[in-house]
Amino acid sequence: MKSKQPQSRKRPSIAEALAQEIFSGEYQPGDFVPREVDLCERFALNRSAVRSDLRQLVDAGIIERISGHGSKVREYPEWNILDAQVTEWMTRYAAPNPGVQREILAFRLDVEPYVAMTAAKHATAHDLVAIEEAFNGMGSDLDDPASNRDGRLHSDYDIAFHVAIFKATHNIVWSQLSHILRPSILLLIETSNVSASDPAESLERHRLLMESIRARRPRDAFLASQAVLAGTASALGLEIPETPLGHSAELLSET
Amino acid sequence: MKSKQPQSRKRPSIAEALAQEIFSGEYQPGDFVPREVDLCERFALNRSAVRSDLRQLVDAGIIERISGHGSKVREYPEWNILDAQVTEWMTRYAAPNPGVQREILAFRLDVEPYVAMTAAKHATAHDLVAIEEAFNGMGSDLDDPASNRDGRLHSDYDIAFHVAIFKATHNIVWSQLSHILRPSILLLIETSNVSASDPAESLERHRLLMESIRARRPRDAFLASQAVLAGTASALGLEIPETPLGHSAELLSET
DNA sequence: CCTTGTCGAAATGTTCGACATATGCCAGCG
DNA sequence: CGCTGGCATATGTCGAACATTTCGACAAGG
Repeated sequence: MKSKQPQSRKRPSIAEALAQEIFSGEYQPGDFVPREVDLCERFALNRSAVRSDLRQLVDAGIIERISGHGSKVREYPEWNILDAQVTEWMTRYAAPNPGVQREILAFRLDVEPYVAMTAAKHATAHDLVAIEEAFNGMGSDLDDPASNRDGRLHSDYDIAFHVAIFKATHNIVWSQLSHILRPSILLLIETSNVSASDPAESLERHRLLMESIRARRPRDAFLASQAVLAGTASALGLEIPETPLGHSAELLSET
Repeated sequence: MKSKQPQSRKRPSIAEALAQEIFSGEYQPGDFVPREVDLCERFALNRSAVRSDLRQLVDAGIIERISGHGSKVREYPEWNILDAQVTEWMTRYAAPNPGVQREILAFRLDVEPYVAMTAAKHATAHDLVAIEEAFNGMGSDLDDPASNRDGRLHSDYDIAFHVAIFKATHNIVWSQLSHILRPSILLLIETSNVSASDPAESLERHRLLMESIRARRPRDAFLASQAVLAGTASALGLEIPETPLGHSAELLSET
């Protein structure tokens, strides 16, 4: 029955457990995490394993190891948010601080319309299939927004939709950057669910974006993407003044 | 003559040596690198050290470890180019294949005008100082383009100039993305030196960009950045059709 | 009283050897 | 012919010993 995957790792993964505690705020920047031998005892593992996992956190820029002293949690801006592992943890344990989330969202507001524009130019049939499948998944559980037990939640489809657009640019940088979306989208969905926003409207905006890309209309895709982002972002009170690119929408629509 | 870097690390660093051989094409995607024990013998180190370094390559997405079989070099698109270590190696040992370089350059052409625009809005006095210092460094060795022995080459100042603009956005994503510029800028400089391009003209374009940011003129900064990129990119025969954003320059200038 | 040198505890850094597990090949058996 | 078991090989995991770095205590000397 384990033919699928041995489930990644058999042991609890110290990195995972420590990351959870750090992301949840149990240890804050400047704090020192327990020393190696204590972690060994707590997880019933040897030092090699512990050090191996601690190195993951070092590579992620989350902790800093000081010889003969201990492992200190670094400041949030030092965290390497371009590391896919970090965004993975952010999706699972929420953001370490709201400022980082806000800046990621500002980044999205900057670039996503442009990414949609590029996708509309370069998307292949294969890309369109991926986008459409994700879109269909988003629409299928409109009445059950919480979750369906197919193993994939609504948020999974939402993320897949946006990631598929990034990949449709056929640019390696954009493709690899797409993981930045995950925590941001999850935040938007959770908060949007609280504040009353019309899911049908949101879905319609996504549909317009998809159609623009399918029709190979870069300019429409640009505008449609801005509409998608503006809809969800404004739903949680985030203004768009932070995106200097925003006003170029009018410029584009003028022509 | 190996007094280059007496600090940093004492041992040759297997990861460094292997990366060089992989980046130079000695091992290509699909090939298997020597097994652990052979590397131990070759570098006179124990397996722990070798495995520790091999893990760096795994994290960078460069190699894939197959239990009981060996370590295989992965395909270029799999390489994690958002990892700062990877771009560091690219600057030192050139790009693994030209396609990746071209895509990174396309990415730059896409986003740098926007980054300049955002920088013009958010730059602080401190940021302006960093930009100006880098600019002065670029101009100081105009007649000696190869290198001055202050320890900093012309390319260092060029990179510092563009990176400073990225950091001036005060957005964590843009700031951490700035390392993507390094290999791309080095490639441009090297190739530009071969093809005859006027360094004075390039410097003037950079000056205009800096002045636009200093004057807090986002629109001018957008256009100036496009001019900088177009100047160097066209110098080496790279057309800008890959950047669908290019034409929005005219849109901006219309208003 | 302040400075300075030395020692030692505590933590991380490094190395080594042994054993566990996964994979591919191939001979042996049904 | 096909399956199965074992063997060789390579990576994965582990535990202990030793080296190095850091900080604080403490005492000698100015």
